[in-house]
Amino acid sequence: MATIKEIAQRAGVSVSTVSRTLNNYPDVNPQTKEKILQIAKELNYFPNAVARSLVQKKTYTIGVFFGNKMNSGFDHPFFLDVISAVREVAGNAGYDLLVFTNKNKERATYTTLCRERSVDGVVLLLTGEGKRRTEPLVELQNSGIPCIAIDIPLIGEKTAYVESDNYAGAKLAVQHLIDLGHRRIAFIGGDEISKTSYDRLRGYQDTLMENRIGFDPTLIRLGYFSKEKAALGTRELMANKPDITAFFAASDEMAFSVIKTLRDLGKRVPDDISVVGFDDIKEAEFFEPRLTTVRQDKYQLGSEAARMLLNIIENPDYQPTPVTLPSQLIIRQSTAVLQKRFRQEGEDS
Amino acid sequence: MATIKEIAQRAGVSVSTVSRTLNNYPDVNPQTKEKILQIAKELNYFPNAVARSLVQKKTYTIGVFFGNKMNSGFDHPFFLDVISAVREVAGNAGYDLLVFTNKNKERATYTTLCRERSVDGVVLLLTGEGKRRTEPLVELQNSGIPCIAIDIPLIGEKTAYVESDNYAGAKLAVQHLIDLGHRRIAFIGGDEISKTSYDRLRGYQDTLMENRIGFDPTLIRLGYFSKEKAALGTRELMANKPDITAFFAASDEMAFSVIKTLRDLGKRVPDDISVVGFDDIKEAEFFEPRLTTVRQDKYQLGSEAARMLLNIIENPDYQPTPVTLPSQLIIRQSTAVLQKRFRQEGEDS
DNA sequence: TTGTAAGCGTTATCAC
DNA sequence: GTGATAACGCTTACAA
Repeated sequence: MATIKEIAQRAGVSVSTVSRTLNNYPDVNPQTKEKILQIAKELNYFPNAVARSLVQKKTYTIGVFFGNKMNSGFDHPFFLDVISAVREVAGNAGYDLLVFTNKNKERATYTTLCRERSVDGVVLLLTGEGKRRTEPLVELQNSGIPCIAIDIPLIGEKTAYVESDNYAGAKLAVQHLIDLGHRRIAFIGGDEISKTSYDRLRGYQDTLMENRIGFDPTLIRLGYFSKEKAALGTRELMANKPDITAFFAASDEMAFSVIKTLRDLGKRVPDDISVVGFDDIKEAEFFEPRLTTVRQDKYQLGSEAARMLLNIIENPDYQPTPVTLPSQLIIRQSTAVLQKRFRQEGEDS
Repeated sequence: MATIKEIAQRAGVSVSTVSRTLNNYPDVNPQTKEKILQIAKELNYFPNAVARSLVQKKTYTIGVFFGNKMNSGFDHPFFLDVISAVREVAGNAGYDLLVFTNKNKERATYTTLCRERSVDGVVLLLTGEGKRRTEPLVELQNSGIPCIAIDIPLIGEKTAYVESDNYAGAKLAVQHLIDLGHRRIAFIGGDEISKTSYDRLRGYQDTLMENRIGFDPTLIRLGYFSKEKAALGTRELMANKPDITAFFAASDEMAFSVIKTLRDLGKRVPDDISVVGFDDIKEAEFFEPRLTTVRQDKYQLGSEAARMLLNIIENPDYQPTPVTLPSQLIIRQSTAVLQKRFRQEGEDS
């Protein structure tokens, strides 16, 4: 690749003049300017971003951490949508994305990795254990590195997070079930470490209480967003509480698993038992029966995250604040009005 | 962040000694070595990758281009799986991924973007028009930049591609239909520019010929991997050729669209008409009816691509050659034995 | 075994 | 308006 030096030589000027021209500084003779631009074009010159970054301490790069540990797969069902949105708005602002892979680095943390690569900011798309408020996360939060987390409540000078309204979403789901006549509503929750899971649980509880149905903790199992654990929980629940007429699962994938398990148990969905999920992943629409669920706006999750991050990066005075996006109930085929026969059974128990 | 200079001062040695120590050079006194390592740890030192890249001309970064133009979304249904695999093997080798977003850059091409960022290699995950053999693609192919394309036949000194065996996959699909008794088999193809589409078309044609059924070009419509165009093609076909008893679609998404359209037309799948897709995206298993399709091994597509790319990067003598991965027929519920009444109808026309 | 110094390709600070 | 020159943080001859 051609360098600024070559251009300078050919144009018979100094490198600084070339640099100024290329960066559109005002104080440069139109004559020389044109000449330099011409030569740059001929040489098909593009500035070396690495060299520039070194002096400017700015890389126009946004780091991305994915997965449940610092290095696992892109394992969340809607990360693609989120990251796609991040990419779009970051791209429009001139930033590229650096996806960290960081294997076999001994003492590396989110923070050191970011510093090593000199990224201008970072977005966290973690799952499972990765969402636990551990030392590396706290370190990052306090590092001064611009950071936006998806679904993890980090707050700091240069840190905030974006999430869906999980509480309201859960309320919508449970209220829908109640409106359909259900009273014995089981909950397949997420985990005990994430705010996301906790909010969905609270939404479930509160809605039950508000409707004077009461909250029965024995109707709950944690599924940890895994098909297997959700299936297990469903089995246990159905064995112990045969009067259950509806399930609310904290994710669509778990809802699929609940439905399959129910089917194995000889139950029909939604005829015998109603099921609602959470997320509205693509498969939800294709599943049989088409899944009633709470939609998270994945695109907005990502674009909002990117917008805030860019704000933090480019505006020193900007004070980021957490954003909670509305979620929406999507009614499809996996929920139905409670049948009389069940209602009676329900009354009996 | 601490720099090598600071460490040198504290240790009372020169920067070069520090550098050598940190890079595990053999010729350094164990005493000083230990001392330096100790200080580095205390200062929580991590090398500045940007500075290092500048001198070494190596960034340990692999560029990724996504989408149908140089900047559109992550729009292919299985890109996530592919990129996830790329990330895993690249990560194990110590490389991070740089996802290019490149908006508003005037004369930028794949090549200039790669050079500007000094990526060590690049993987192309393009769709639609992006796959057309255009100047920017040829430029990249001849640039000397290590490059692996997914599904685009680029070949060069440092360039190769990875694809699924689309021809064999298509043959499997059509043969399956024929074995089921179908004779009037329509084809909803991809586009006219990609090798992928062409190979699937050839597989369709050849299988028909080999089975002495003959190839009727009027049974073909191009769907351009779009739901709308696939639906349109299906309508046209059914209007003009009512004796069709099976459809082979060049992608699962188009197959879904075909099935929906058929349903709108009052046809049952697979009872009246069989449909097979291509790709085996996640939704295929959830769709109703569960889709019979040709599976591409997305994970291997990505890991093979990364493996080859790393080979090109790290081994100057390595001569990359294109890789074609086996594809596999997954028989599910959208195909069935041709019913007698149709067979007769078919015979009649 | 260690230090000096050049250099990677830019930008930025001064003089001129 | 323009040119030296230092600086960014590191690696790497070459010397000592």
